[in-house]
Amino acid sequence: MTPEALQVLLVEDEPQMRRFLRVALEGGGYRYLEAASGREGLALAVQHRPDVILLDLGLPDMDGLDLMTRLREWSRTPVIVISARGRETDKIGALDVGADDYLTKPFGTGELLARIRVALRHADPGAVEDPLFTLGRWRVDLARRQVLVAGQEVHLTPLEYRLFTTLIRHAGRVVTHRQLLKEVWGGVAGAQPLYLRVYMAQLRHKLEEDPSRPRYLQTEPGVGYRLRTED
Amino acid sequence: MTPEALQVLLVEDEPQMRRFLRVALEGGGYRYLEAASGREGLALAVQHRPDVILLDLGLPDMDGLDLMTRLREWSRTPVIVISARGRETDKIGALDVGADDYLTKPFGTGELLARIRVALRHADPGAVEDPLFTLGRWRVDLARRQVLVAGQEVHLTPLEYRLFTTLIRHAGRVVTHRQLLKEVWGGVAGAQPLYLRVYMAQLRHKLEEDPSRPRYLQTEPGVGYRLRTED
DNA sequence: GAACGGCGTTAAGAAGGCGTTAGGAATCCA
DNA sequence: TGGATTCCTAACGCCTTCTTAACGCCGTTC
Repeated sequence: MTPEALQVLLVEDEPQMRRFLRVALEGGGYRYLEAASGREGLALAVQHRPDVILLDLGLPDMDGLDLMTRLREWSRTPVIVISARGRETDKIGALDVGADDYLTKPFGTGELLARIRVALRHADPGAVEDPLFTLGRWRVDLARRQVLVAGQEVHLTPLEYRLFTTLIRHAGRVVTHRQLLKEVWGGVAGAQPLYLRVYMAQLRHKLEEDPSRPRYLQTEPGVGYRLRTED
Repeated sequence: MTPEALQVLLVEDEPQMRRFLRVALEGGGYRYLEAASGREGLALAVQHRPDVILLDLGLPDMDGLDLMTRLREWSRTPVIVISARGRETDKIGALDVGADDYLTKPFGTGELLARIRVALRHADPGAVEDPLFTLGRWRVDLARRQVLVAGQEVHLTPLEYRLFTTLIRHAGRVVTHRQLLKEVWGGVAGAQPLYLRVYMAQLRHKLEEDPSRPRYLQTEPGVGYRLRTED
């Protein structure tokens, strides 16, 4: 196996399925990497940056869709879902949170390999996988969930981090109160604009040089907030 | 249906299937284009440059794989194959000559639409630039909710912004007092023409070079206001 | 030439949105 | 089970924004 061989990460808890796929993938000329749980899968994705990810939705420790969402926060690596669930809503849900294909068990190895080739074809050739967002003295490593301000690591709570990355994802444009509440608090009933005020204040204190005169985390009165990018 | 709606080309010889898919696609908000033969399909693809192509492999006049090959000589438009043939070799063949996905009949419309969304997502990873409205030294990015005058960002309050964008939307044409009040103040009782005078003055101060002699934000006495476009 | 109506301008009060702080509840981890 | 972290909630004061009124300018009309 040459070191240039493309690498496939398989996230699957059933040992039998892992064995089967390992043979198929190595037979197809790919380097092979496996994880038996969602947590391990995410870690390996961060560590090895595989070229394709095969993901079983029925994992023991976390929901497959959550894993997709977490992954898509920083990576556009093609994901092919392989699942025993053939219900249409499962497929739609997975595809809409960022999966690139959905294969229902059982399937043939030939088709799997062909769909992997399609996924590789789609992978943005020019785009160097760069999960780094930088702005002023800030450096955010989306893959490691690490935020540095002037080289110093700053700890953000889960909600602070989600609010921050939501603004990053829409950098430069206004994000409305409604949209922020939906994306950060997940459409939970009772999410109030008051939350945003509190958490924006906390973010400013942790990230801005002069929290009372924010340079990047800007308020758009009556509308929402915006992460200002300099141009 | 807005003229910006994405367009789907369906190449399918069975009338019954065409009817079914037409309903599904138009229900999904796409513009719809159909061809009953491979020859016609290629011609329409050249002519209309659809955003996605749905291709049935079982065509009367030419083999679906040949069509794929011919198409890929000049176009990378995403192609989703829909076929009654579920044999693995068919799938592999289609995917390897350039198809982006392969759906076996019968399938649900929800899944089809989800796979179309995936195909569209793949189509342009190169970020699309925001549509800009420019006029003189003004540059308005509606998506970012940002207004630049001579390169300098200018802050507008919610009402100012709504008034301004309403005029932009009808650029060049007169917008009556009544219409402006309705679109900006939302039909709230008590909205007076006085409001317009106040807010037009504020807009002129923020945007015009000589607010007392406005170049673009013009008054149409007794009727309304107009955003003058030059030419 | 004086009265009138439409418009622009300015300013001030009112209303609502926003930032800030802190304390208690809930959750997580050891 | 205990401690620490994180989240929710309320209270308060400030600041932006909206509304409203007053006044001056200009052109038209009688």
